[in-house]
Formats: sequence, C-alpha cells, structure tokens
Amino acid sequence: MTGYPSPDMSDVELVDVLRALADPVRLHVVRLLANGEPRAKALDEWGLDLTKSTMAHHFRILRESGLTNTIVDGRTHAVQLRRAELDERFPGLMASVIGDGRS
Amino acid sequence: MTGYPSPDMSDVELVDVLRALADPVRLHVVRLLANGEPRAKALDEWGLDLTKSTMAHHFRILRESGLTNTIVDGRTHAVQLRRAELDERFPGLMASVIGDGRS
DNA sequence: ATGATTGTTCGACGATCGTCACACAGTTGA
DNA sequence: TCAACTGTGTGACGATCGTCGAACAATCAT
Repeated sequence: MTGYPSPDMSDVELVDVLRALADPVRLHVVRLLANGEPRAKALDEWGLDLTKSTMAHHFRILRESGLTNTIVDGRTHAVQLRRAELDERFPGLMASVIGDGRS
Repeated sequence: MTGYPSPDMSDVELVDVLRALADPVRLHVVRLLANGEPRAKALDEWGLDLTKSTMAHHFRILRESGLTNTIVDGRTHAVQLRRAELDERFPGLMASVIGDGRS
C-alpha cells in the first residue's frame, strides 16, 4: 500500500530539505500538499506544463529529501507531505514555507 | 558606510531565499549571523577552509538573495543578517532555519 | 610614493541540475 | 492473453553551481 522508501526523519538534514524546496516546481508542489492530504501524481493535478519524467524526477527528490511519502495503490501513486514528522524535526519550517499569499 | 546594493525586501522571492540557504557554506554563515550582529568578512571569522574568491561568491549570493547587508568601513567589510525585515516578510523562516542544535 | 592589506571580479574547470524523449515494468480491464 | 494506462528509470542535452587562481581596485601605514 505505501511504497518507495523515504528516509528516517532523524536522518534528514536541513540543508537537503532546503535544497529540495529551492526550486519553483517543487515549492509549488509542496504548497499544494500543505493540508497534509495525499494527492495523485497524475500530471493534471499540479497545473504544471511538464513531462511525466520531469515530474517523476521532482517527486523523487521530494521523497528522498524526506519531505514526502509515496503511497502506491494499484497503478496510481499519490504523494503526501510528512507534515507531523517535519514539524517535529524542523519546527516552524513548513508553516513559514507554505506561508500565505506572498509570492 | 553601508555599501553594495541589497534588493528591497518587497522584491525578495521565497524561492530565491531558499536557494541561497540550500548550500552548506551559506547555511553555516547565516547561522553565525543569527544574532543579528555584523561580522567581518575576514576568512578566519567563519571556520571554513575556502579561498577569498569563493567566500566573496557566497557573500554575494547571500546579499543578492536579500538575506544580508554589506557594511563597508574603510577596507574591511562586514555582513549582517537582515533579520527584522526577513521576519516581517517570511515569518518564522529564519527562526526555523537557524534553529537549535540539530545538525 | 610605495608596499601591504582587504576584498571583488574574471575566466576556467568539473560537478550537479532541470528538462526531455524513449524504453521499461507493473496493474487493470476486456 | 493482450492492449491500455500509470508511473519509473536511463541517457542525453544545455544551464547553472561551487571552487579556484590570478588580476584588479581601494584603503591604510610608512
């Protein structure tokens, strides 16, 4: 049901999380995941004009950095922000990054 | 007295700040600046084994991203974190990035 | 003036990054 | 069984990044 390995949060380094967030596409994705709900990886879920392989690349970086989990169900995959764990490891970071309307 | 142009904080984009922070050297520098006090650019102030030109490169990125100011005094320069402005623009971000002891 | 000091800028280099097309693997449904 | 579908992996490409040495500019002390 839940597939693909994500690192233990205790092994996650802040600088790697920041590197994962330091890209417009991935920051956008993380913001759409702010509410903690899983979201399908399907291209039309993200409002981005990128190819499958490019999105797969970004999803991989998000997962390997510790930001997300991948949930596999049949042939569809979903991504979920590891909000609670991230809040414990890096208090305030997600809140400030997800932030409000300021670009 | 205060030299080299820093961007208006209202023009600073979060993704650019994150990109500036997403490097071990610059994250280290920002943490040493956490208290808001200026710090000389002199190499021995940072405990890093890098050349002058490399440090100048990192200081430039920090300044252009909006994270720091440069204070010129004679032939010595100092860097200062724009803490108050950053806190207003991105509440909680600096606090979470500067954080505590977790690597 | 002259030489030492502090820091920037330039050009180069290898490494990493973001993107794509293509081939591949697993799941679903007819 | 077989075709369609969803997503991953590979290899390539240009662009950006981090680093360095060397040249330069500005300031200070003598």
